[in-house]
Amino acid sequence: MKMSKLFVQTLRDFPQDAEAMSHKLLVRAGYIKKLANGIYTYLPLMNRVISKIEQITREELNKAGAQELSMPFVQPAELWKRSGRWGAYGKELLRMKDRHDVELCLGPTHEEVITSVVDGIVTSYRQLPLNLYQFQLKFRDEIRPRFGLLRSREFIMKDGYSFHGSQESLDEEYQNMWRAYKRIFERCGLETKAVQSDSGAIGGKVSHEFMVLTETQTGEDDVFYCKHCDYSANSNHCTSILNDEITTTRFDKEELIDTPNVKTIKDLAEFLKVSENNILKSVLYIADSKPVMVMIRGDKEVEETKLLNVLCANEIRPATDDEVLEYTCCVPGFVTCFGLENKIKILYDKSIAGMKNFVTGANIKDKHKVGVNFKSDLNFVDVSLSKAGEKCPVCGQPLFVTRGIEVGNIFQLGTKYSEPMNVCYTDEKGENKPFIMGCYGIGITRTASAAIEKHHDEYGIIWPLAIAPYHCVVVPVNIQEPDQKEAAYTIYEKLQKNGVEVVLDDRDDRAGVKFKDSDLIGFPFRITVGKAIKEGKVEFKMRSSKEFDVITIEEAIKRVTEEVLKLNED
RNA sequence: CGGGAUGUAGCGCAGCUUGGUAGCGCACCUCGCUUGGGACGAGGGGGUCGCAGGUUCAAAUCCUGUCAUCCCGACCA
Repeated sequence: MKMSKLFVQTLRDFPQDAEAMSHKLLVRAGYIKKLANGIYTYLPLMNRVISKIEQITREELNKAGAQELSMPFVQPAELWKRSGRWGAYGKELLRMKDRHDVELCLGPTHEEVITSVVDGIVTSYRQLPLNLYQFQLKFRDEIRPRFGLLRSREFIMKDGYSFHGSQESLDEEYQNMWRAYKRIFERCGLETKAVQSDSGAIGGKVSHEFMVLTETQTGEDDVFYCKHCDYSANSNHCTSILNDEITTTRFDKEELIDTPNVKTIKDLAEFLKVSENNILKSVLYIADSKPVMVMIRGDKEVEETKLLNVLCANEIRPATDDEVLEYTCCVPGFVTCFGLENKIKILYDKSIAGMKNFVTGANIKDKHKVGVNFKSDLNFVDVSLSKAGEKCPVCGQPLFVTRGIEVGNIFQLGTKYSEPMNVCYTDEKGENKPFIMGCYGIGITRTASAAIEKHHDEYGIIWPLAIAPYHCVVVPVNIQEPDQKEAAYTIYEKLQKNGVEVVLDDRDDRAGVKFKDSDLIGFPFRITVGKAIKEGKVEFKMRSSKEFDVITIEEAIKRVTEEVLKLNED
């Protein structure tokens, strides 16, 4: 490809409305162009990156025994009604009607479709296990798309689904996919950590997310991990053990005391000279229109995904001040569970276990109780957000926290779809059984973004060779110089013959322009043809390094070709 | 959905307070000059000022509505 013909426009400045570095660079280097909020055109450079990531994914999945197919993007509502998700999925599902008033939606995921595809084709246990996957556009009407391709509404995903006749078979395939995922991301130049996670709207019990750890704000999830063992988990799934802290106070008798206008935990702790973990906090939620009070230690926060799961609710939200008054007959800030046991549902978070002589509300305005103890044994649940420094549930060592970008996930779905949709096979005994299913996703466009988040510098993108849009750029410093021009063309053609994906920067521009562009776009290798061509020498430079070597044309071609050939050995 | 902000040329912005011929930088076209890290000079093309109403002799500017976008929060495989 000649640079003069390449459909790309680099910008001198970073776009003003971009926050994440990958977003800024993708726009500035001419990879994407926004059409609408969260909807982007993938320009030729981006398209090539996407193809590379898809191809690596395809190779590894095929090697792992999966088969590629392609399912429709537009899906009928009827399918979603059969699985029960038409009502449950929420507003991320973009719904519409066709000219006959038939309800349709844009596919945010394909569990329903794949289940109906398999229906009638796979009828016997002899056909199992089976693993099918596709690369497909997804549309999720996100509340707030942001960070460019890291959270867009329209995106490309590899989604795969497996079908089994036993849990053992699913376990095996789950491990198989786990290994394939590790290889895929490794080949894409990304180190990932598989963390336990909540399975959310997809459903199922066991699930892991493959996270690229970032430590910048661009990662959207908090990941807890242990340095001493393998444990790691998303914040919505982390079950840390609390440290042994002071759990009692100097108040050894239960007493009602005046606390005028002391509403927050922080103020209360200061007012009474106790620590926040001596206070029993009451938080009122509305779960599917019903009130639920969560009792939790004062220094802890409620993890709403955990709460949602414990309640088996579809939707939860914190109660408004008016609702607190309605259900507890007390203004927020002075509420407690005592006396409300028979009125509303109360959950006791495990963080309050062992609290003695604690402080809590009195259900009376401007009053709290001190020296309180629970009279009977409680059933504890885990609905609190973990904190860095709390103990690993596996080995007891302190946990650390970092930010992460979720680039892939694997779920054990079980019969969540096959059962309600009544899609079955016949087993060895001639009985009809719903399929046991697994589901495996990789965000292709998000993976590209994550790669940029991890691999860039102040000048631009530094693509891992395997997913770069082109391997190499050849830059004649001055295309007007016949020697340079001729040599550049020769190198360009030889590299092409060797199977190297190469761009010749044949533009009649100053060298600075070409260097800036090649750094910005991120070609892994650059061969510069300058004055040294009179001695038959060129410069060989890697994007990832500041240094360059002055070597012969032949040597430069050899180095690039060898590196590219190494890729194919993977 | 709540809070904040912004819509003026492909991109980045000024002009709006105090209404009176729509501007600047980059990009683009022509010519010259230049060619090792985003040169320079001269000339040129391109804008329903987000959209719709209203006030006014006159609206990018004032008023009302509306749409879109961005940031924070809530929320989210």
